[in-house]
Amino acid sequence: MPMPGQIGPREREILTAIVETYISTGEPVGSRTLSRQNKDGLSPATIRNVMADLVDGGFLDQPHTSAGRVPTAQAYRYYVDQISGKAEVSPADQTLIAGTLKGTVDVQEFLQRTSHVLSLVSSGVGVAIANTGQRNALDHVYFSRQGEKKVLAVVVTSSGVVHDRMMRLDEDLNQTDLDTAANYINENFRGWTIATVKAEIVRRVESERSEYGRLMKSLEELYRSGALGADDSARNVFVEGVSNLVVKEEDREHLRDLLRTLEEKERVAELLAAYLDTPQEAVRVVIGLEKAVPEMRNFVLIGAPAHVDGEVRGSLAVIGPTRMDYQHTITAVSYIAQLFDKLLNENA
Amino acid sequence: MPMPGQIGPREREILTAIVETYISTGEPVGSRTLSRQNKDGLSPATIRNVMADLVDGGFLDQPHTSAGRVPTAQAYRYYVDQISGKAEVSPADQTLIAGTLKGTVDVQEFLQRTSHVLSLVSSGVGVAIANTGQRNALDHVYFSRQGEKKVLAVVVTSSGVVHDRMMRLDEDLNQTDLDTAANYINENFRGWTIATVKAEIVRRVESERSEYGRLMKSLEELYRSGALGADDSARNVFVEGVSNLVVKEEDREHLRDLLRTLEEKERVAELLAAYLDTPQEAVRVVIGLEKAVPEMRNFVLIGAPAHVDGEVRGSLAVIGPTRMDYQHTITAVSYIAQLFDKLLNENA
DNA sequence: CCTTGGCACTCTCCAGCTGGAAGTGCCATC
DNA sequence: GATGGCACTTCCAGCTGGAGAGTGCCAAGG
Repeated sequence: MPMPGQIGPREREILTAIVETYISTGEPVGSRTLSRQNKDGLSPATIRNVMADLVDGGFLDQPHTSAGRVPTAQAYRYYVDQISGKAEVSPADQTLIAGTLKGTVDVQEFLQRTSHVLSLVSSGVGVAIANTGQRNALDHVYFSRQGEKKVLAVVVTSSGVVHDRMMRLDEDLNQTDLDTAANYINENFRGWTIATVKAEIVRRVESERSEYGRLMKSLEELYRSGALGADDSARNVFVEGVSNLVVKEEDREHLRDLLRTLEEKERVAELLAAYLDTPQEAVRVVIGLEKAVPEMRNFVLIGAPAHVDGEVRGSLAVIGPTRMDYQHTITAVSYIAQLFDKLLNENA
Repeated sequence: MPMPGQIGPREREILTAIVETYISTGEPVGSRTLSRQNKDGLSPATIRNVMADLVDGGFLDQPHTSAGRVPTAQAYRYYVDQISGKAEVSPADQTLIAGTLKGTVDVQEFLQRTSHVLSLVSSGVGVAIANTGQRNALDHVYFSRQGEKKVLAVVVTSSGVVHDRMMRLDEDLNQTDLDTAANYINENFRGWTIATVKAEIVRRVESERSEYGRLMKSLEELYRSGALGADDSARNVFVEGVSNLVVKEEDREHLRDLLRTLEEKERVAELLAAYLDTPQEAVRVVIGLEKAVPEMRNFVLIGAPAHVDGEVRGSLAVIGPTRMDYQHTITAVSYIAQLFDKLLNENA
């Protein structure tokens, strides 16, 4: 309904006031309350008129005829767009964040601390993930024989992520074989993405079987046992602060589903991928989260991807209730995302 | 109060019935209910007499004068002692557990899957930890130069646990220096505990400074940057199934504290250490958990340590409400503990 | 035309009351 | 020692009425 004056300064001011009041109190906002806190002493009646318009425009809801108004998803969307880019990260947050992340070079540790600090500053759930496997470039590998048919594979990627994996082989290989294989891979494939390396190994094993018998046999064996980039996704997803979800209201059933979902690292990774796998640098605020995860109705995702050479290599986000301090959280996420980007590019 | 007949067969039967009924319903148990389900058709009045005795003995509580009876911690203790060792792990559980853990050789992966499967079979929180650092024996280390003043250290212990750690040095070392240092450590200290290795390095650096200048300098540098056994404890604590704690009853405040505690991996590790650092093999059932962690009143720990050569190297446990299926959980924990022991000793 | 005060109306929330259900303790009896 | 009976206690669900908050609409004023 395109009503005239809907986005006028008066409406914006009132809508903003309603959203902010609702965020801080959690109670439906009435015209009287609003009139009292509003500097330009408008009377409750006037405000009621505006509020009626906003209801028509889809910005407000009424739980029942005689309760105050509650912001809709559309209102939050509008609110967030209004305030975005308005503030700097507070000195207190800056100190906290810098202090927590200082000295971390290891990406996994950075992710863990990031998820922690995100949950602290936002009072929501902090999530940090690194994209693994497919698009990561290989730096080098080690193989180390740990016993009969048992091999430890350590894969280091160019972004500094270390994957280690203990494997059991179908056939035994001695340390010399392993070193030869590792050298071969390191010399031939450094800088390739893991996925390409895997494909190329398969190709070469096929085509050169007769020539390099022993080496190729080792490679095949190692490949088959999953030495390269097995599914480590769960290890690179860090979720902290779920206890922040326990607030009053919200029924138990719902809360349990939510916690269960957050325990499934793969689903969290998917969620972030769905919204943050973009070439843009900006912080994204996703408000209708129930489209992706039904149990997350009334939740919001505030996140940002981190890039290396324009490719998404990781992402971090806060998942919290719609009633959250957007300003504060957005600036914090943005700040940490910059640090993350810097760390990745430094290591690259 | 040493009343005669308190532990007679009649009392035991009734107490057991009360505990089991309470576990399954969660409601205070009344004499009438009990009389109806009890095969030896005792009348409610008789049962009331026995119940009065059990209250005197400290086994039962009454929320208020006219509610049924509720088991005390002492009753659970008695109940658990009665049933312990009575059952085998069910075929269904055995299949589930074996299926989940099959093929894991890597200890971290084993721990993660263990905590997961524990939470599944018990409907509680599954916890699995490996003791790291101090008492772990060194198998070997790698150092790998990742850039200026940046080194990746990989420490493999005799139990198969891999610690990797990216570090920033104060002074740059080239790869040759690093290899020399790694070789030195591997040749001299294989089989020593990490703590001893660290102490010995400090000692040798002090006493032999003049002789091996370059090598010792590298070692000192690596030692100072924390290349060996930095505090990785959080990475070796796996907690899953917290969503199972969200059941009705229990106020939010309490629930939040509980979740928060379980998110602090160090505290979880301490809790397990406090109760499971024993040379015994048996499964332990700890009922008064609020002594160690106040917010865990009404919770129970069912856990077992895993040993290598009589030393505790890890532990696993279920943390759940007092109202849980003890029989089931105890047998499952015991079964998995055996697998864990086997894995550790195989790797040793 | 926008703003404002007034007023009747709606809906929720809470306190207080009530009847019924569940359970107990005790006593007399078998 | 076990049982049936009975009076007593306590909790709980459901109902009720009044207070409070907020609305919609209308008529009057700038």
